[in-house]
Amino acid sequence: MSAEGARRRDVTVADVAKAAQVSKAQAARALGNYGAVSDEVRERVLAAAEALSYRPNELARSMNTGKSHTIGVVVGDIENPHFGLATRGITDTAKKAGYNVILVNTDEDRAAEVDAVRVLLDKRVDGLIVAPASSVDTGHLQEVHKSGRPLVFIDRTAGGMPVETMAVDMARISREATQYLLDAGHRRIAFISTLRTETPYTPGMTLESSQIADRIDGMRGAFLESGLPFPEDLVRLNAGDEDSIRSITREVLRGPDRATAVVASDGLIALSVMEAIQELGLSIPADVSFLMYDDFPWTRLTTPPLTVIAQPVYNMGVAAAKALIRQMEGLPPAAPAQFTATLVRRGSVGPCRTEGDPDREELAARLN
Amino acid sequence: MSAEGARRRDVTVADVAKAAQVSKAQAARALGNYGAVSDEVRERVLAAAEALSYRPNELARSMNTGKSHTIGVVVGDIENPHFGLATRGITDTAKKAGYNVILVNTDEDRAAEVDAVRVLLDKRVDGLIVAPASSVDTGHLQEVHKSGRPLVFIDRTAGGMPVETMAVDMARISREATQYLLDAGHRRIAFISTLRTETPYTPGMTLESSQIADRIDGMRGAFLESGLPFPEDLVRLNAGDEDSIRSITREVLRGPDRATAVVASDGLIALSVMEAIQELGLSIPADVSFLMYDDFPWTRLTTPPLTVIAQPVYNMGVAAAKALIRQMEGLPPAAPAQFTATLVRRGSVGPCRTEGDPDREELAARLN
DNA sequence: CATCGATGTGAGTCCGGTCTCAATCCTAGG
DNA sequence: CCTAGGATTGAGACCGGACTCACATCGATG
Repeated sequence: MSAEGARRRDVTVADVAKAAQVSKAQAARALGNYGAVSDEVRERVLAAAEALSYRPNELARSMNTGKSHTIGVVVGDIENPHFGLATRGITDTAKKAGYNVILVNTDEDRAAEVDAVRVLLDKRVDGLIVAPASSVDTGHLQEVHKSGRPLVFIDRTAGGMPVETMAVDMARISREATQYLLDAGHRRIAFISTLRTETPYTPGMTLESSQIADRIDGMRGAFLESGLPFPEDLVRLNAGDEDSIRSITREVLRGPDRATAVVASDGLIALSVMEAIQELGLSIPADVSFLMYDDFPWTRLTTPPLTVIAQPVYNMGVAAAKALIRQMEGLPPAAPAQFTATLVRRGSVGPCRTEGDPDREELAARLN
Repeated sequence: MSAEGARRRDVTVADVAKAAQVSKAQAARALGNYGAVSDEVRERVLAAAEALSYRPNELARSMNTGKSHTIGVVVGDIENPHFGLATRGITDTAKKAGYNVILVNTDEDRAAEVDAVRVLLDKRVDGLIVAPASSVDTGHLQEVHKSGRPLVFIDRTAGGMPVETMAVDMARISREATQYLLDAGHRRIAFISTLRTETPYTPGMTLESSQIADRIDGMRGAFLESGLPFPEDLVRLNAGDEDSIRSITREVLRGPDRATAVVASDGLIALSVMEAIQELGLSIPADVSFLMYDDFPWTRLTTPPLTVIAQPVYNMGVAAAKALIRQMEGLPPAAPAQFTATLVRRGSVGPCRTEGDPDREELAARLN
């Protein structure tokens, strides 16, 4: 009955109009549900559209409404469940409000991020949610912001830009976690992160990641508060791949002045660190205490279950999307949300093993 | 120096042309790098574009090229690392070829999938990669396919549609895994899946998911081959949320005729199943053997490390994207890829505990 | 010096919608 | 019966690029 369908061109309003015997304008009005259309025409047009199975071309629509109903999301690595969850929060919320999400991965590479932002802007997304790879080098983000396009940061800030940011107060939770370790008697606490830097960590250095900087600050703060020297030599960055994480872990846990507690900067690192610890024949928490950022379901299944810093990642995603949508719709920003990470005490942190310490038992009890 | 920037309209070719004192056509040619343009004009145009920081409007471009350089990806749940990894494979590959990805989550809900496909089509994506929520109800996918738009399935097939599909041979690996359990002496093997069904599992029933159907077939095959009766009562579907997984696990592990081995259909289920097992005070693998689909890094960290069925998920994502790109570029399909899952024997499967069985030691040794 | 093909170039159309504007219809009020 | 004002309707502009077509220009060939 229908055309042979060999050369298939999409059905357009013009086609529908012709079929319904009305002008293109009328058909468009009936279809788009705007302007004045008589019931009779509307019916005829709708019927024709149905018959031809007409579907509007969103590209064309976007072109002259200026709205694409699409938001761009730029993250470091979707493979990391941390971002997976955040992304889920974003897409769930966006979908409810009628927006779609274009997702771009940057591998935490600034050049890739610059590119991603450019591409998304070229595609005329209505807004952007970015987890900035660098909080220092933010020219491209500044431009987005200056251009007036809605923008929200998630997970990290970027160079003090006045942009709504959904992130937890890292310094606070880091200090709390460190204090917890200090209370357990640990003094040599290592911190291992993938953050790429030119040179090894030195105290006043500028770090690209606000998150990591805050975590280290938090640790230092806790040490200082307790009047203890902060073990800078145990802050280890550039823990890129499995091998480097392994060797860093070994280094840190060796020698007379070895670390007695290790803090892993994220779940991915944690895996390799724990493997390295197992390989060294050390046991958690008897020989080394272990703490990681992010609470994933599997952390309850290890032996011992891991003590972690839980972040409300999904909710941060939801909040980021909501904030962006408000911006896109020209509403005033809501009261800034406060996200608090919590220290979930499970079994991987124990009292510091100081050979022959009589207080150990008592400490263990106190830590519960 | 520049305009007040109050009302900001994007810079267009026309603007650039005016600034460079050439016609719009010439400017477009210089910018788009096509047609004939004198060096002098090109230079002037490029300079003007730079000065005005002109960026092409991809929407407009897509409109008359008909290509959006965007592909749509429809999956059940990005939060599940299984899809997280696959998505990563897709986006990595797409990006390399100059395509962007619009990601939509369906929560394994068919209505959501139908909607997602429609929206993506309306946005004129150049192609679609779908993990079909149902292999039965595939009208919307049929239409996509008939309309000639490039389409690739990942992870699952859909009603025998002649569409390139990147998935592992589930029946084969399921049979192998089941055989492994049978060899260990297990006869009561439970299979727990989230798959939603109207009624509890009964032998010949039609399952929405080709994957799950294949897995069950594989199990049955292994039993039959060994001349053993397939324990249909232990096939448990509808393990939706944590609570139902827990109670199903408890049910299955209770009573005189309890299961001695449990197979979890994916990593998310596995978590709850294992917790339920721990709560029951049973230990793996002494009391219950445990096997799960998908190999995630954390499975090596549990005690014991888990025996799993590893699927080349990332590669499937890569292959799906590559296949789609070939289709979109009008190339003939490459030879169909074969993805093989592998049984990774770690420590969660042990000999079946038959009270007072003298062979147990020997079996344990053989399973190593 | 006339001719021809290879550039260069500008005017204008098209993609598929949205939307403005002026013309046409209709109906109630005067 | 005539007319003002709202409801309908069609023609056409427009969004921002890509691309066609007709019209120069120009050096090389005969």
